[in-house]
Amino acid sequence: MLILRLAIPVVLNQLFDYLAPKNTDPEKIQVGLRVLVSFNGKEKVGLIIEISSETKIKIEKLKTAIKVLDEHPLLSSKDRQLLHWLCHYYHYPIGYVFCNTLPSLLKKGEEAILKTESYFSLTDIGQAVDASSLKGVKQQFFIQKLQQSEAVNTQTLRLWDKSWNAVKKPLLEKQWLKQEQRSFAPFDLKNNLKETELVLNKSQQEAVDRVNKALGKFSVFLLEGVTGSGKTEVYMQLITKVLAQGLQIMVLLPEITLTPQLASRFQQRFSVPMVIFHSKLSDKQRLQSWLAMQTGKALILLGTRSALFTPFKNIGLLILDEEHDSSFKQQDKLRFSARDVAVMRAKLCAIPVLLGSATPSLESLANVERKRYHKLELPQRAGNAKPPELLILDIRNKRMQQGLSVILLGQIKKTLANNEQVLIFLNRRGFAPRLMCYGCGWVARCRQCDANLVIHQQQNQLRCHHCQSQYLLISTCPACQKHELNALGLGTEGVEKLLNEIFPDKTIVRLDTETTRYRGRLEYYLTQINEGQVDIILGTQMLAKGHHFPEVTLVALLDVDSRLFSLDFRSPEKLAQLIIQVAGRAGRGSKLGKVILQTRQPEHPLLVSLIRQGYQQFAQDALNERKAALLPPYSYQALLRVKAIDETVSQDFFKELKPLTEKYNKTEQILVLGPVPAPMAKREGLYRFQLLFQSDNRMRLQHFLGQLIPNINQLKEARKVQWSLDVDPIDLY
DNA sequence: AGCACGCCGACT
DNA sequence: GTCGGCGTGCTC
Repeated sequence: MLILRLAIPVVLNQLFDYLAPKNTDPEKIQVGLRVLVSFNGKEKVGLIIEISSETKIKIEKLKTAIKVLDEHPLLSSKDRQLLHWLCHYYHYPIGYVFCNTLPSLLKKGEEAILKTESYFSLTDIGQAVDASSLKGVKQQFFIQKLQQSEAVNTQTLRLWDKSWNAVKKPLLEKQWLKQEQRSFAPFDLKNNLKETELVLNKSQQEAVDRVNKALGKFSVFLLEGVTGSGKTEVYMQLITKVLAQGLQIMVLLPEITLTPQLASRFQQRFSVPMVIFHSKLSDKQRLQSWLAMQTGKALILLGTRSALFTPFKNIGLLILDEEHDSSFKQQDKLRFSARDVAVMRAKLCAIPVLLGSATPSLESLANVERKRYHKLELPQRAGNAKPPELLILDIRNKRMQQGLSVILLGQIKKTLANNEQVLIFLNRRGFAPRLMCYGCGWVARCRQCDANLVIHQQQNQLRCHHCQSQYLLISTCPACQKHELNALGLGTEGVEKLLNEIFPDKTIVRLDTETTRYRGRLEYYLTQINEGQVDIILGTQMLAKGHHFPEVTLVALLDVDSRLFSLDFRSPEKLAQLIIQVAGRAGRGSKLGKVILQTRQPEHPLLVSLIRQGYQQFAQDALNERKAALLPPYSYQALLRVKAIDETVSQDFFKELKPLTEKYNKTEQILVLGPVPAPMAKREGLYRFQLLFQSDNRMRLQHFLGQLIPNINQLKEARKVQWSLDVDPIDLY
């Protein structure tokens, strides 16, 4: 009896046994193949995880699989090991982990075939033809061009000359030309560079040498390079070394918007096939990228965290840039940390992994301290760029113009007068974050969430930033009917309006999710900025993420105060990273940069230590505090989040859960905190609670979770709530 | 999670 | 009399 043990995408954390389809050659059955089955009355695609000759399932319950969908396994044993580890570590159903990390078309049962196209090259006869003796002008042209190149696809040939289709036929008939099907243009591995490498400075060279020496075995490197220190050049020189060995490379970035920039730099440098993988690609494109890596046809993969599970034929190096960035943590479904999974993947594949950042996460720094990671430092900016000067601007009792102090405006004017660019950072979208009635104190609130509505003046709307709610912008107070509604606080839209009034002859670009929502907008603005057509760049978060603005010499952060008093223990770390990252956008060219932090807390220890002593010292102090308070990375956490239509449903669930946690926590000594309402208790109409588990011993926490989590769905009350587990949560929201 | 089965209230 | 509400059980 040939039993296939399948992962099927359902919430149940178990495998399902099926009989192999009738007349199946046992030789053709392998772990890692997809199988079409009927499951609970519906057709589903499952993945073979085990093959066996016996089963514990009653024979009459056993169904026969409909058909095997693949000839070759989709996943190698190392890929499968990684996914098994994910199931265990994140306590997530095996069927979801195995099936939902596949491209969606494969999950739906689509064929796993890498597309090819026609490539043309000359035969030996064609190579020997004396082109100048040919009468046909077009034939002569194509023969000459082809004699100097490798196989070329139709697109390129048409680009050379539109007449290609007419010329193709006679050349094929004369057997001067041959046609073959390929996925990518041929390339020469020994000479994979198109562009010369830059000369590295001493620390860059040392970084390259150390990682290079470690190729072929597992090790983790933390590349701490100040903004503008030339981390990318280090990556590229290492990629060259790995390519020379014929191995593949995966490069992960936190944001989709950063991929085009790096992709074009890589394309200019390398002549090998490269693919991109992120969630904005079409299903078909994603499948093709996935297959190109899986089959080994492409050598470089550039992507976001969703690219992490792409299988490789032969991987040699994993690079994760901006490793501190919280976008590497998936915040729904399988809540994995791409950084941690990348390290595990490198370990399983016995390759080095390179984590890069100007502002490393405290987790990674703690791992350096524990000697698990090796630190490589790039303390200087590349070329002759100087580090920017950071200044605290005390705005207590200072004259302000809608959130911008007069002193800051003076600095902006001065910079613009020198024909230099200004960058203004404000981490809040919209016109103003609050609409308040001066008559009665009423504030516009969201009906679905515990949050104020944000004024979006251009759209004449009030919007909630935590759900999809939109309301018409009103002018009469609904509580007292007076016309005393006022916009309070600052948003990017409001600052843009103000700047337009103050600097009517200057070009101002606002970069936030609103202005860059449409495809290509961000790229368009970035080009304008880098061509010097923009005077003031104003924006949110996205300014802090790796984009280069070489002409910017003044950076202003308008409001950091709201983040200084957050209850989340990670808040200081996040704020420090943000400040340093935004500051790093200034003075990347030859001119000196200046960074101004507007604050009413000029003596706040975080700001003072960050500015006087820099990120490294700040991080060391922050680590010491975490250690003293026994917080991560010196303890390990898991957060059980629960949401339900009302509070009592959640409370009933926790009541039923309590004896279960106590039962499994008799020996583990896990600290159980809560349940408490989530920081924003009501969101999208649901009431949210959370229960925190913490331990100074990761194994014990894992052991506890391993016993508790599989039993939760057996609770009666579990059906009425939506619950999820977040292992190593990065925010307690 | 889905999906079907099954048992009680308001409707043509 | 039935349509459909969502409580409960099952998925090889």
